[in-house]
Amino acid sequence: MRQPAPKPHPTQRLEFVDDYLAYLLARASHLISSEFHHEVEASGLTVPEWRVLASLAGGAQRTVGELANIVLSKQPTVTKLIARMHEQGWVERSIGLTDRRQALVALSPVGRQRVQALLRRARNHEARVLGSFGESDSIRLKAILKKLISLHAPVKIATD
Amino acid sequence: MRQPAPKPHPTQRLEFVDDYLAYLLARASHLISSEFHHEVEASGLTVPEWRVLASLAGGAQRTVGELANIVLSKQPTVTKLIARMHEQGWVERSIGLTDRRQALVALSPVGRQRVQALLRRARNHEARVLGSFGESDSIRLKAILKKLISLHAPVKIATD
DNA sequence: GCAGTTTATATGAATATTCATACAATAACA
DNA sequence: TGTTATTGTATGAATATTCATATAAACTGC
Repeated sequence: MRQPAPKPHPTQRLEFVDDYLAYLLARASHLISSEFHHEVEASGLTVPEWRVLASLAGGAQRTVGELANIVLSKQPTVTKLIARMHEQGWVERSIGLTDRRQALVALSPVGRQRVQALLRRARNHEARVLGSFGESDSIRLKAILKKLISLHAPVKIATD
Repeated sequence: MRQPAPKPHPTQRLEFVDDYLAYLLARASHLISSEFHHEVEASGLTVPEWRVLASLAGGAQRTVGELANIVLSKQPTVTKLIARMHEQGWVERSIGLTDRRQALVALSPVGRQRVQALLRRARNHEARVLGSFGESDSIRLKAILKKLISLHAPVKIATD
């Protein structure tokens, strides 16, 4: 150790990442999510668990593959996650009616109850975030994100 | 297995997550990033490695803690990541001048060279994404994200 | 119906991340 | 100064994620 030292780093330099869309999205996502994740953990759930419960809260059954896509993880990760959640009694599993390979997942009554309070908290948190943000920017942001998502949604190829 | 089946799930239901800001951000971030991550992996880097290199590409030295904040991971993760990258010869380490606990990290010549091509590819990818998106929405999106980030940037408390 | 192919999930081994904590250096202040 | 508290990084154990692959069910074209 002990280099000539590339440069006595300026406190504020304009870095590539500071204007790079992928990074701005990642950072914004991380900031907003991790604020709420304190509440998730306080309620005794992990973040992936919360995501699964939230995505099932509408009452739908979903396959493991669909859930993997929704919670932005790989299928083996979700298989194991669901196994843990099933042990906890938060979700119920059944076999696909038309395709018996599919593992259908749905909320259990316990899971439904568990997610209710968090959904309210999530809505409150979102309201706080957007509130300090102005209505027009709020609406714009969501609209633009939805547009971005639909433009880049994998048609059916999706590796992930 | 074999439940009464909560409901024959509708193909398209309006789920909570479909309009939830934190999720829209996470999904957009994931979509855009993972498109580019194919190029990152093709160049023999992992995603966290790419993030570190990109954040050092401006020439600055950064402490492990700063890097952890930038690449959105925990400090022990980054300590180990930097150790691997140092073994590869992509980064150089030195000891903080004013605070000898700090581990300062900077690009090595090899690392600098390695990141150049990817930076170009990243800019191209971003241009493609934003190109198909319209100029005004592009500008708006970045501006709004920056505003969101600065509004929620941890003052100094940051757990993560 | 039956080989060959594709698709959905599960599983074990390899890898990465994280938590808890240790250690070292600095800061605060009596 | 000499404590005591705080901060930055490292490290080992526990945990989670991922890759590669196995298995089983469903399709495809004869």
